[in-house]
Amino acid sequence: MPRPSNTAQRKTEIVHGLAQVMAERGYAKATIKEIARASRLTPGLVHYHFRDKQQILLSLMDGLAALVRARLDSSALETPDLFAAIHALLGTEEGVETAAVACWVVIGAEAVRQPDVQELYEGLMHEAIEVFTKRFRAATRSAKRSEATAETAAVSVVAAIEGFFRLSAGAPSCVRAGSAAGAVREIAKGFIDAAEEAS
Amino acid sequence: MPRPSNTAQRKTEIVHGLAQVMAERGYAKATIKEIARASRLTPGLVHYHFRDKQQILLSLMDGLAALVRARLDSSALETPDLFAAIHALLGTEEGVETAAVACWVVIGAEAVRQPDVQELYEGLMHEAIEVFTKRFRAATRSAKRSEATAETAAVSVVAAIEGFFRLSAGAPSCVRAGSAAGAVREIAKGFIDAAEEAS
Amino acid sequence: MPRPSNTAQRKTEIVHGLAQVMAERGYAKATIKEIARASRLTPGLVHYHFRDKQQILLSLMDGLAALVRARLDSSALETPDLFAAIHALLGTEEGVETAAVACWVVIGAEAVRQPDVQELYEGLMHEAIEVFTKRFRAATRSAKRSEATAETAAVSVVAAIEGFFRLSAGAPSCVRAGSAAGAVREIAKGFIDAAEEAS
Amino acid sequence: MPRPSNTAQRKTEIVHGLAQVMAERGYAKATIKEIARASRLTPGLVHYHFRDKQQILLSLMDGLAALVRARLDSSALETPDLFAAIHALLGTEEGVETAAVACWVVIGAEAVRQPDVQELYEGLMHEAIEVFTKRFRAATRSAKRSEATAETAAVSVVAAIEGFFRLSAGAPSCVRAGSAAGAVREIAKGFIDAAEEAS
DNA sequence: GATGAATGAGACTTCATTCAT
DNA sequence: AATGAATGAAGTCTCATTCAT
Repeated sequence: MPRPSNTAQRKTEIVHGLAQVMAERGYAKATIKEIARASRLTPGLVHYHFRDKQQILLSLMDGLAALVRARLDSSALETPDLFAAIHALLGTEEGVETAAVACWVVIGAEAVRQPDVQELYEGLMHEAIEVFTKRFRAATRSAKRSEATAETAAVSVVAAIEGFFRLSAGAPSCVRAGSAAGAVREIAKGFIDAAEEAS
Repeated sequence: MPRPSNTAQRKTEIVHGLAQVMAERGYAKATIKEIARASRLTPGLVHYHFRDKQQILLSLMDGLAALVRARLDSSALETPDLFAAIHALLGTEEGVETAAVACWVVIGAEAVRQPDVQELYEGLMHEAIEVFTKRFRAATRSAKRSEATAETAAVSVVAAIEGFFRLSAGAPSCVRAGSAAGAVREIAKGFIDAAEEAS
Repeated sequence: MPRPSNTAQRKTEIVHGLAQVMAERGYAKATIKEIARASRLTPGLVHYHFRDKQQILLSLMDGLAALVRARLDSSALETPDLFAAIHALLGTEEGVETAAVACWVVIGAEAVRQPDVQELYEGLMHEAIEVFTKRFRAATRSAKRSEATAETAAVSVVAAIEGFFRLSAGAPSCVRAGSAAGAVREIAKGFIDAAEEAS
Repeated sequence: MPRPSNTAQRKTEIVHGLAQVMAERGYAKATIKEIARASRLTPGLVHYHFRDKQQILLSLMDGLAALVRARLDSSALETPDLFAAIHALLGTEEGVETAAVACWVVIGAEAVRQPDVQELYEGLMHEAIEVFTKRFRAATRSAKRSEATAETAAVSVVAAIEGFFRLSAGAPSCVRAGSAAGAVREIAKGFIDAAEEAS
C-alpha cells in the first residue's frame, strides 16, 4: 500500500520557500539549499518535486497569477485590491506584505532575461489592463463621456501600481505606509475627470 | 616617465560594459568575463580597476544618478526627460532605450537585497520626488490653489515612471512605444486639476 | 493464503528493461527510474527484486550467456548463429537487433572496469572459443589436415564477430546490413584453407 | 606582460589524464576530479580549458585519430601498425598498451549513445576501411586477381582488429599477448588467397 | 509485493578573485 | 597597466538506495 501522495503539499511548501528567500536575497541568491531550509525539506527533495529551479519560479508565478485573477474578478475600480492580491501570497504574519512585494519586484527583473517568466508576467499585466480598461469604460459610459482614453488610463494605473511596488521594495522611505492605494485612486479619478472634459 | 593614467577612461568602459551585459542577463549572470568582453578588456584588468563586482554596479548607479540629476535640474514638469536621462547612459545606437530601461529595472531588484544599492536608489528617488514636489507646488501656487497634495502627486508621478519602466522591460507589448511620456503627463495634469477643485 | 510469487517474472521484466535502456543510454545513464519505466514497474520495486543496479547487469549477462550457449550447442560452423543468439534477447520487434548489439557493446566496455562483469564476459568468450576450436579441429581433421591453427582460427572468428558488433553499434554506415555473417564465414574458410596448405 | 600561454600543454595534459582514468574506470566514472588528479591540475582549471567533459573526450578522439592516420599513411598491409597507432597514445611506460586499448573500447561504447562521439568514431573507421581497401586492391591487382572482394576484406580486417581490442580489454586471458597481429595478418592473407581463386 | 517520497553523497559546472609574468 | 591562467568555494542537478505505508 503506497503512502498517500503529498506532492501537492510539498510543492506548495517549496514554492512558498522560494518566495520567502527570494524576497530577501533575489532569485540568483535563492539557492536550492536555502529554499530547502526555508521549506524545512532537503535539497534533494526539492529537485524530486521540481525539475529545476526555474520551474519553482514559474510555479510561484502561477500561484500569484491565480490570486491576482481572483481579486480582479471580484473587484470593481477598487484598485487597492490589486495590492491585496499580491500581498496575500505568503499568509498573514507581520511583514508579509513587504516580502510579497519584494518578491514581485524581483520577478519583474527576472522577466527581463527569462523568456518564460516574461511570458507569464506579460500575460498577467495584459489581464490586469484589460480588467481596468473595462472598468474605465463602464465608468465613463455611465456618465455619458468619452471612452477613448480608457486603455491609456488602465495602462497608467497598472504602471502606477507596479511603480509603487518598486518604490515600496527599493525605496521604502519614499512611500508612507498605506498611502499608495489612495494615490492610485487619485490617478484613476484624474483620468475619469479628464475624460469628462473631453466628452 | 610613466604613461599617462587612463584609469578614468577604463572605468567608464567597464561600467558601460556592465550596463550592457546586465540589461540582457541580469546582475548575477553578468560575469566578469562577459563584462570584460563587452568593454573589450580582460578579466584581470576589470579587477585592477574595481575591487569587486559590486563596485562596478555602484559606479554605474553613480553615473546614472548624475545623468538623472542633470535632466531634473533643467527640466520643468516635462516628465519625459526622466526617461531621457536614464536612456542617455549607453550611447545612442538603435535599441539603447530598451537596454537602459532593462538595466534600470534590474538595478531596482538588486536594491531589494543590497543595502548599498538600496541607499543609492532611495537617494535618487528622493531627489526626484523633491524636484517634482517643487514643480507641483509652483504650478498650484501660481494658480492660487492648494499645495497640500504636491508631495503625493510627486510620488505618484515618480511611481508611474518607474512602473512604465517595469512594463517596458518586462511586458513590452503592454506599452505602445512612446506612449508613456504622454500618460505620465496626464497623471500630472490630473493632480493639478484635482488640487484646483480642492482649493 | 499468500499470492503466488511473481518474482521470476518481475526479474525478467527488469532485466529486459535494463537491456532496453542500456542500449540507448549506456550503463551509467540507465537510471533505476528509467529501467523501471521501461519495464513498466516502479523504482522501489526494482530494488525489492535486486539488491543493486549491478545485480541487474549480472543477471542480464547470465541470460545472454544462456542464450549464446544454447545457440553454440546446436550450431556447427554456422557462425551467424552467434549473432542470432545475442540478438534473440529482447524479443522480435523491428530494430531489436540493433538494440541487442548496442547493449552487448556497452557490456563489453563495462567489463573493462567491473571485475564481476569481466569474469562473466571472459567466461563466455572462452566458451565460444572452445566451441569454435572444436569445430575447426573437426573440419581440418576430417580433411586430414593440420589442427595446429584451430585455436588461433577460433579466437580470430570470435574477435571478428565482436568487432562486427562494435562496428554495427558505433559505425553502422561501415557495415552493410546482413553482410557480417558472410564475412565471418569467409574468414573461417580462409583459416581452413590455410590449414590445408599447411598440412 | 602576460605570462606565456601554456594552454596547448595544459590541454594535452588534461586529455592525457582523461585517457588514463577512462581506461580503468570508464567514461562515466572518469570524474573531473579524477581527471584533474591524474593530470596534476585542479578541477577548476580543467573547466577553464575545456567547456565540458565531452569536449575532453572529443579532443582525445581527435588525438587518437591523428595518430591512427599517421600510421595508416605510412603502413602498407602491415596491420600491426594499426595497433601501434592506438597504443602510442599515452607514452611508452609499461602497461600502456593495455590502457590505450581499454580506453578505445570504452570510447566505442560511448559512440553508441553520444552522436558527436559516434561521428568521429565512424569517420575514423571509414578512413581505416578505405586505406585497407586500397591495400587489398593493390595486392590483388598486382597478382592479376579480382578486386571485387577488397572492401569486404577491408571491413573484415578492421572488424577483427576492433574485436581483438575488445577481447584484449575485456577478456585478456583469451588472447595470448602479441598474437593478435599475426592472426589479423592471417585473415588478410585468407582474403587475398580467396580472391586468387575467384579470378 | 508494491508504491513513490525521501535522503545524501557526489557529479558537473560556474565564477569572483588572485597572481605570476 | 595588462594578461589570462589558476584557484577554490559554491551552486545546480542526478541518482542509487532506503523507507513508511
